[in-house]
This record gives sequence, structure tokens and C-alpha cells, in this order.
Amino acid sequence: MPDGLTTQILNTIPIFKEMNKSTLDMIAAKSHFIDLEKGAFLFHKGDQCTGFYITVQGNIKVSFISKDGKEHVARIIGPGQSFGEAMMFTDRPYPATVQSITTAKVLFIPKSLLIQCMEEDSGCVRGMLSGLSRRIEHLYSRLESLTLDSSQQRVIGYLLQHLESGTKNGKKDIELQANKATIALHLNLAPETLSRVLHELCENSLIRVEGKIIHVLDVEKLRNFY
Amino acid sequence: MPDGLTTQILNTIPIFKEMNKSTLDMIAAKSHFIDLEKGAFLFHKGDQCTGFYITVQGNIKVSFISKDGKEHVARIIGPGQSFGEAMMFTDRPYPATVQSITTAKVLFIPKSLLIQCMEEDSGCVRGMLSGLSRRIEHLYSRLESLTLDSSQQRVIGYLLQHLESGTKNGKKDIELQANKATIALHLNLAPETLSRVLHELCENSLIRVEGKIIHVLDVEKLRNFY
DNA sequence: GGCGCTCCTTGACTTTAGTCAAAAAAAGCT
DNA sequence: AGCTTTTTTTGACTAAAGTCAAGGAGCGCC
Repeated sequence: MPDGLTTQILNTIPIFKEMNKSTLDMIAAKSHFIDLEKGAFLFHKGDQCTGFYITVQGNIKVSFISKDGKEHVARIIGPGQSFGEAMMFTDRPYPATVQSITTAKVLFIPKSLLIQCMEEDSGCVRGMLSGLSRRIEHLYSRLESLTLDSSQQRVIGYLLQHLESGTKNGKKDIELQANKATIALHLNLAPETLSRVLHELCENSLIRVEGKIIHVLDVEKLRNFY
Repeated sequence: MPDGLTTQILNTIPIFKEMNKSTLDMIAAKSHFIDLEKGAFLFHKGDQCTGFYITVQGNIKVSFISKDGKEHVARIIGPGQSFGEAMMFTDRPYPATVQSITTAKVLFIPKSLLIQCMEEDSGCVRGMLSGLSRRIEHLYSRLESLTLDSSQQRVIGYLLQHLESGTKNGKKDIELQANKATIALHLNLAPETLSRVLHELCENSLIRVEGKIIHVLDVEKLRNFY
């Protein structure tokens, strides 16, 4: 992939928005792409951090796995989203495992390169600070939803959230980023429970499910359901 | 409180560790203390962020409250810990409510002051980056525990974690930072459940409960219980 | 178009932790 | 000390979501 294109990709990432053109070109030159097959692991919980990643194509999941095999999906990462930044500043191993859900392409930015950029470009620093802060905010809202909401409310919350981000055109359907079992684990539900909740929402004419596409029939009614 | 003392307090906070003496003095001069009675609210979820806080004395809780009155305690903050930093970089309202558990004293550092310090002192920037990163790491471990662990495992996890941090001297007892009902909400348990779990751990001679003090009788056995 | 695969759904049952109510214990307050 | 108030514990019951097992649906692939 030519460097000009890499710079373009970087430019779409919030973290790099305020960065100088020259810094951006340097990152583009020194970072590299990694291709992942469906199911491939990028790193495991406990691995040492050597840099951070940006998803270019495909979807990636960040998850914990307990000794007895239970899994929780902390994040599902799509194109344009970055991950693994925080561990560069703590010198601690990754707190979760990252695995590709689909075939995917990610950009790897080595830690040393980023440190250098931050010394030279205050826009890079600002980008990092706001990126980390948004991550914290997002984790808070996850914590809130997981601890206070019922299974039904969590599913509704997921749908509403993905309505916002997914549609510029006012259309009211959502394409699931992963198969239903993975989405269920993300919402801390058994796959069977997700299936039952979606079924109930259908029966109440709030949504219509068509494979990985979910049509929201009445946003307001969905928001106020229960 | 004289400024020299304020500087001393700031120096114990990880975020300020790498900061220049002069920057630190400036912060000490321009920030101010707030005294809180037990039960007083510092701010509510949705309030606009005007700066961040450091707990000097007492304990403070950060929590979400649902419409139907359920509460979840996201953090319990003791002396030396800071909170509210992230929202300075996102310009978004606070994602949770902060209320004092005991009488407490906190230091308020206005956003404008911090921004100025970060422009002048790269140690301040590094401190912020690592502070935010540690917060993210901590949130990840909370997410893991809340989603994968049983009520018993969560209580054990809490005890083990507070063994580490609480004791320099190798002693094996823990002083609860709040009453048991609040600790229960922090672990996402009903107070009754916490009571029952502690009771069971006692019956297995793993701990001994004496009011707010919990003596851990066998750390290894506790770690491997169930 | 039929075969094998994965993914999803459904029903019956189980488990875990929550709820409610009441008693007991501890902490505060004259 | 004696009173009130708050916190904690206990027991019986309930509800929510998980588990297990089986059946279907959809999809890719000769």
C-alpha cells in the first residue's frame, strides 16, 4: 500500500486529526500493515505491549476469557478505530485478548515511533489525551449498562447506540458487526437470551430481524419500552 | 492551608510525580480545597466539567443511579487518588455522580490551570497520559471481574486486591473503605449477598470479620477457593 | 439440488443472586 | 446507661437469566 494512502487512512482516525502533515507522513512511513484471517489472534492477554493498532478493514474483538472457558467481549472494533494505546503509557501487559472476527487489515504503530511523534507534535499529544479520555467515557457507559440494565435494556441500548453511529441517512437499520453469539457475549448475555429478547422485541413490533440486519420499526417506542 | 503543604500533597499524587517544582507551586497557588460533609454531593452525572479533583482526606464514591433507584458504585476513592480528569479532554459532562462517604477534603484543580501547565511542562503531560491509562486498565479489570466472576469470586477478588494495596507491612487485614452496603454495590451485589458470602468465607476459616476490619487468615487458600 | 457445516432458535429445567420482611447488632446521641 | 437510628444478618421465597439438549434455518460447496 502506498504511503499516500496510509496517510489518508491515518487522517480519518480521531487521534491523528490534529496532527501535523509531516508527523503523519513519518508515521505512515514507519508503521506497517498486518493482514489477519478470520479467527486469527493479534495478541493475547498478558502479552507485552510494543505499540498500538488501528483497524483498517474488518472487525476485531477484544475479550477476556476465564479459566473455565467463559468469554466476555469487551469491545468490537470496526474500521477507523484504534486499540491498545493505553498500555504504551503504563508499561503493563495487555489486559485482554484481541482476535479477528472477519478477515481484517490493521495498521501497527510501534511505541517508539509514537513517543517520538508526541515529543515533536503537540497535536499528537492532544489526540492521545482525547482518545484515552473517550475510551474512559465509553468504559463508564458500559459499566453502567452492564450493572444497572436488564438483559432487555442492554439489547435495546445496543440497538439505539448503533442506530446513531451507523446511519447518516436517517435510515433505521443496523448491521450487526459480528454473529449473534459474539454480540451476546458483548452484552454479557447467553446467546439463547439474546435470541429470546430479539424475538420479544419482534413480537411487540419494535424491530424486524433479517439475518445480520435489524430494522428498527419504531425508535421512540423502542427507547421507552419497559 | 499553607501553599507549601499543598505542594507536598500534590507531590504524593502519581499524576504530578514528574512535574517541575515551579509548575507544582503554581498549581498549589491556584487550586483550592473543598470540604465535604458525609453524604454531600460534589457533582452529579450530567454536570459540566470545570476541572478535576484530588481526594486529600476521607472517602468518596463515584456512582450511577438508574431511574428506578438502583445504584452502582463505580469507584471508591481514598486519599491521594484523583478523579474527573478524563472529562477535561472530551468536553463532555461527567458520566457519573460523586458523593462523599465520610467527611472529606478534596482539592479542586480548574481545567484552565491544568491546560496551562500541560503547555509549559511535559512532565505534566506524561503524568496525565499515564494516569488516564491506568484508569483504563483499572476499568478493564473491573469489567472482567463483573462479567466473568461469580459473587463469591468478586468478593475474594476485592479482598485480595485490597490486601496488596493496603499493607506495606505484610499484615493481612483490610479496613473496608465504606460500609458493607456500599461495598456490596461496588461489587454489584445486594448487601444481603455480600453478607452471606462473607459468612461462608468465615465458615471456611478463610477470613474473620470484625466490623469494618477483615482479617485474612489464609491468603493462598483464599486465592484458590472454588 | 443435495450434503455438511455453522449459526440460530426453542423448550424444559436449573442455578444464582435478588427481594422482602423481620430480627439482631452496632453506632450515635443525649 | 438508655434511647434512637443505622447497619448488618438471617430465613423464606421469587425472579431472571443460564444451561442443556434438540431441532431448524441458512449458507457454501461440490
